[in-house]
Amino acid sequence: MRATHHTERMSTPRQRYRDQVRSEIKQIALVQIGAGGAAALSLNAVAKQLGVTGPALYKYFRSRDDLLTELILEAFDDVAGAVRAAAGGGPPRERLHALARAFHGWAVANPHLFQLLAGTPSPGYEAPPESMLRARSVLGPFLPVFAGGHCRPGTEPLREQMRRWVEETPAVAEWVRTFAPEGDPATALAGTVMAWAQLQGVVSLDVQGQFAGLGHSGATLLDAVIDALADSMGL
Amino acid sequence: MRATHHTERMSTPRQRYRDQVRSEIKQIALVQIGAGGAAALSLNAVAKQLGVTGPALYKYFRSRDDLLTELILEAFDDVAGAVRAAAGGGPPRERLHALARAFHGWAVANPHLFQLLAGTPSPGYEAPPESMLRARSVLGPFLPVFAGGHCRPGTEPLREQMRRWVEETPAVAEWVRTFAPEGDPATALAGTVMAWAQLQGVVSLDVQGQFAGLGHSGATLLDAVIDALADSMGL
DNA sequence: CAGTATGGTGAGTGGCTCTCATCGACGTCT
DNA sequence: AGACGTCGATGAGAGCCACTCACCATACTG
Repeated sequence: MRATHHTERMSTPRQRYRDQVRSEIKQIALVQIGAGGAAALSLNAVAKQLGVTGPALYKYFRSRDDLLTELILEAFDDVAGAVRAAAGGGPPRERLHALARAFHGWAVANPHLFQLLAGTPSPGYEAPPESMLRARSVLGPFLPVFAGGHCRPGTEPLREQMRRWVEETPAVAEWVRTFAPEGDPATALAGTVMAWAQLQGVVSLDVQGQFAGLGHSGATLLDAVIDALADSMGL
Repeated sequence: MRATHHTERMSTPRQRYRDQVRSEIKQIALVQIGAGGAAALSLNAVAKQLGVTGPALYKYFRSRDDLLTELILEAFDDVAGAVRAAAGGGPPRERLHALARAFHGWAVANPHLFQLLAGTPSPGYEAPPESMLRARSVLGPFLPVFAGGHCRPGTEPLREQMRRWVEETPAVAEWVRTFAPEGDPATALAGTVMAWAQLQGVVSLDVQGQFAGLGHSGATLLDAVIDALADSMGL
């Protein structure tokens, strides 16, 4: 039963204290993740740093995975904001580069957060369905950039697949309509998904320091790859 | 049940027994990783399944990370073999597609192994320098495909960066010369690195089931992306 | 056949997530 | 103002984990 169901006040002192502690926990957890990755997040360590014992945290988060999930959703919002802030006017090619650089920049600034979004953090971890929605809001600004493009022959099968996807999934149609009301939805989706894969690839390699010797510049590779995509989509 | 009657080689029975047990451990570990990812690998569980107690494994592997490292190196060899087997003749575009599909196919067949190579398995894990050599042998077959291509203007900065890399790092020059003795090394490297990023991106998304709704066909996306790259490199 | 290197064990350390009963303190309601 | 009840915090503990160490028995080796 709900405790105080006749007083649905937004912020009782208890509630505000609770929110405060929850946010402090998340903040400390973010520092830990930033230092050693998601696997290094220890509730005991967070509790110690917060000045309480371990079990106390379970009053605020049902489990370690719960905390992780909340951080992941916040990270999605964070990167979505960074990408949205880079969405502007101008020629499509420049807009695409700006979006891509925004994503890449966010990822190299928060490498462990990126890995949180990209990789499977825990063995039995299951991403909540919400995360897919958040991912869509990250990719949304890419849609209008490609809405005016066209697919080369080699991209036609992908476009066809996107066409079927948007037909069979109303939520996807809605999503595309929100960000790119004009142009061909299938083309916009094809370009966006390709861009998504490119970003994922370049940023993964960059963040994991895989080309530590290549003159350490993932930005150059990103520009090259995105430029090739822009060519391919006729932007 | 072991037949140690006859010693044919210079390996003593002890040594052969040791190798046998080591290989059994690795095999069980691979099954566990295949079931739950690298984080789910438990030496205790491996020991139990092998019929011994936990500490016994430390006679064969110095630590969990040591075992993991050895599995990673073997996985590199595995995927390198798969890619090498797909290297054939014909037009460069078809050869590129064949290589890319081989890599993608290996990854979707061994998703957890791919994540072992791509992601950072443990918090404090440091990849041994050998892994970079193995990665090069995976990417080697891509080099000759791009050796005959040329870079578009948008790829020139990347090519310039590759040129400097190959100049400053003799091992890289040697690597390129081995796989692509003809053509411009910088161009070959630029194309290969771009292909590497593309593969990493598409396969990451595919393996993690990120587009479970897109008609679940990472192959279509892969083809589209690789085709765009082939266009961009003039194959 | 004696010596010894090697593999295996049990006990133990310190860490982790997470549960549970209990205690105390604080906000809430009468 | 006082009593109530909820919530936060605790210590103890279960059940994992990786890893160390002293010790023992076996089986290869000279």
